[in-house]
Parts: sequence; C-alpha cells; structure tokens
Amino acid sequence: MGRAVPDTHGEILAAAARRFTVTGYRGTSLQDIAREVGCSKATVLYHFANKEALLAELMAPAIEVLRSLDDQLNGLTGAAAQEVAAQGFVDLAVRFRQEIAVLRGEFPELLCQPAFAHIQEISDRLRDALAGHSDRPGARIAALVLLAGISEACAEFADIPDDELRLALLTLARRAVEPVDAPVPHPPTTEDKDS
Amino acid sequence: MGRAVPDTHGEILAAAARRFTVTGYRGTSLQDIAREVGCSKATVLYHFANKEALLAELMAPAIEVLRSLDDQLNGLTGAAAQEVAAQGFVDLAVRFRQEIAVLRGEFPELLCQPAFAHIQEISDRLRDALAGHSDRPGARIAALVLLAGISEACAEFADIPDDELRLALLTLARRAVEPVDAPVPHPPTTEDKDS
DNA sequence: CTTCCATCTGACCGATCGGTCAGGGTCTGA
DNA sequence: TCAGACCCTGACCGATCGGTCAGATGGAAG
Repeated sequence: MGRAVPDTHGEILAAAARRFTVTGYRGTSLQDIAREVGCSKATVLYHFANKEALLAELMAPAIEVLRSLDDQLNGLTGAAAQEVAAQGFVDLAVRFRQEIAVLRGEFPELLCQPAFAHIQEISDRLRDALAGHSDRPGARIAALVLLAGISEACAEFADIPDDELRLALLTLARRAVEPVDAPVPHPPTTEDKDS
Repeated sequence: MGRAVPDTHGEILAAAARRFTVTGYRGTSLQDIAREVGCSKATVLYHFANKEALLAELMAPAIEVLRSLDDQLNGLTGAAAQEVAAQGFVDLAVRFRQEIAVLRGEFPELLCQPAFAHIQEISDRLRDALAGHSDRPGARIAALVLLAGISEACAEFADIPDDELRLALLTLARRAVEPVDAPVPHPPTTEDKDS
C-alpha cells in the first residue's frame, strides 16, 4: 500500500551512491545512474538540479557529522585532541563508509566545488588535532597517513562488521599517532586566560 | 649545442606527470598535456600510441622497483616480512612520489587496464607481507591503512626532503604494524612439509 | 469534463573526449 | 637534386558527456 509510492528521488540517490563507489564521481555518467535506476537521464535531472547537486545531497549527512566533530575539537589540545579526533573520525569513517568511498581519490578536485567549500579547512583542522597540534613533521605526517589510510580502509573493507572495523581502526590509530610527550601547549610565561 | 635537441617525447612525459598529479588521469585530457608542452594534441599521439601507453611509460620505472620488492618479499614470513615490506614500500613511495600521486584514487580503475595487469596481485602480496602474513583482521586492516596512507602522504608532502619523509614514514610504519607476537605460522600438529 | 500539477520521457544541444589521417616542413645521405 | 625518414600539424571523426526543452501521462481537485 504505502510502499507503492515510487520514491524515485531516493532510488536515484541510492543508485548514484552505488555507482560512485565503483567507478568514482567523474567516471560515472548520469546515463549510468539512470540505467541502474531504470529511468531516463532526464528523470535524474528532474529530481536533481545537476550532477553536483546529486553528490552534495549524497554527502550531506556525512558532512553534518564532520562539522559537529569539528566543533567538538574546538579548544582541545595535546593528547585530548588526538584522542577525540581519532575516536570521532574512526566513528565517522565507519558509519559513512560508502560516502567516503565515493570521494576516494577525487577528494582534492571535488573540494573545489562550491558545495564543499569548507570541508578542506575542516579536514585540515582534523589532521592538526590528530597530530596533537604539534608542528613536528613526524606528527603531521602520521596524522595524514592515518586519516587517508582509515578512509581507504573503510572503503575497502565493506564486508567487515562496523564494530570490528571500528575497534581495529581505533586501536591502530592510538598505536600510530605520534605521542605528544609533554603537555605544554604554551609555557606559563605567556598569558593563560583559560586555565 | 647538444641541448638544442628538442626531446619532445620526454617533455610530453614530464608534462603528463605534472598534469596527472594535479587533475588525475581521467581528469587530464590529451589537449591539456599538449597545451602544457606547447605542441598539438596530434603530436602527443605521434609520440605515444594512446593515452594509456603514455601512462604506462610514465609508471614503468616505479613498477619495475615494485616488482623487485615483490621478489625480495618472496619466502619471508612474520616480522621479517613486515620489516622488509615497510622499508621497501616506504623507500619506493618516497622515491616515486610523483608517480604514486598520479595513481591517487584512480588505482582500482586504472588497474583494470592491461598495462597494469599484475600490479593488483603484487600490492595484495605486499599488504599481506606488511601484515606479517597474519589473517587477523586487525593486522590486515593496519597493513592496508599504512599502504594507503603512505601513498597519500608521499603525494601530499611534496615539499619535504626525501630523507626526512622516509624516516618519518618508516618510524610510523614500525610503530603502527600489528606485531606478530609468536612466530607460529602453523602449530606442529599438522604436517610440516617444509621445516 | 476541465484544469492543474507533479512526474517522466525522447529528442536534441553544444562541448569535449580519445583518436585518425593526409599532408607540410626539415634534415640527411645517396 | 632528389628520395625518404622523421617530426609535427590542422582538420576531422564518432562517441559520450552534462544539461535543456516541449510535450506525454496520469491522478486529484474544481
């Protein structure tokens, strides 16, 4: 009865997600998506203004969670920032495996599109937090390796249950981040307005 | 004098590498490459049979080194395999930063092309070695995260000197691989035909 | 029955893609 | 001087891309 409602919009969204994960955003044509849904290409463009809008709607939930993680990170320093960043990103990556798989590799190019204007800055801050806000090259490199590797792993291990993948990644992340040996974000000579 | 030789072939190769690293293989047209070189698209296709052949010649040296690493790995087990895999891959990734940046993200699709027929198997074996040939999900996941992350890091940190990047990545890899606590590939109850 | 609106479609558009081809320069060696 | 190899090019090809548009369909409201 109720299920007789076609919900073409949602079907297109789901089909696009499936195709994007296999052949990438650039490598997937609107025709491909339409074929998978079983409608015409014009129908796809009736439900979505253009290809970019389709991608934007697909990524919206993941981006929302990423933003909230960015908020949580605000103000944290040192090991606390590392732990929250690791836990938050692993959780996000596991939950939005498919969305992350979509962006795989095309990240830098897709970020240029206006729909993803601030994602670059957010992920930069996330990387910075995972490095414990350290400016040592080793810490920054480790943070990048982890973020990129976790994304890739989530896209790859689609068959592993969420809990198991999350645990493995979090364990790895805690083992791999470069430890911030001294909790000295700034020596007590400067003004400490919040302590 | 001698430098007057144009060497268009090499210039095209270099220009292609530059463009591919920025906009990816798919995202770079032969026209783009020709424009960067300052010749016509037809000239590009005079020096290279097609776009795929251009990519293949670009990747050939890196693939050669990857193959030799694969040979070195043959027969190694446990921690020894992990160490050789980590060291070998970090070295390869740092040396062939640009080549690896080219493949960034388009790896799975590009591997389908006949020129890269066996790369998938080799990288699978490399991942397996980095996991110490363990079948524990944690070890396999850590290996994948490292391989993917190291590739991404090499593509990203183009400004860091080779030595510094290599040291940081190797330190990270040794810290991050899941340790193979006991060198027991198989308990002595089953038949041991080679020991 | 008529009107209206949401949904959907085939036909079509200009742009760009990878790739082909005939031919024009230029240099060399006979 | 001439033949031929080498390098390079503009013009062109069919295919496919994202996107537009006029119109067909069908159900609900008046």
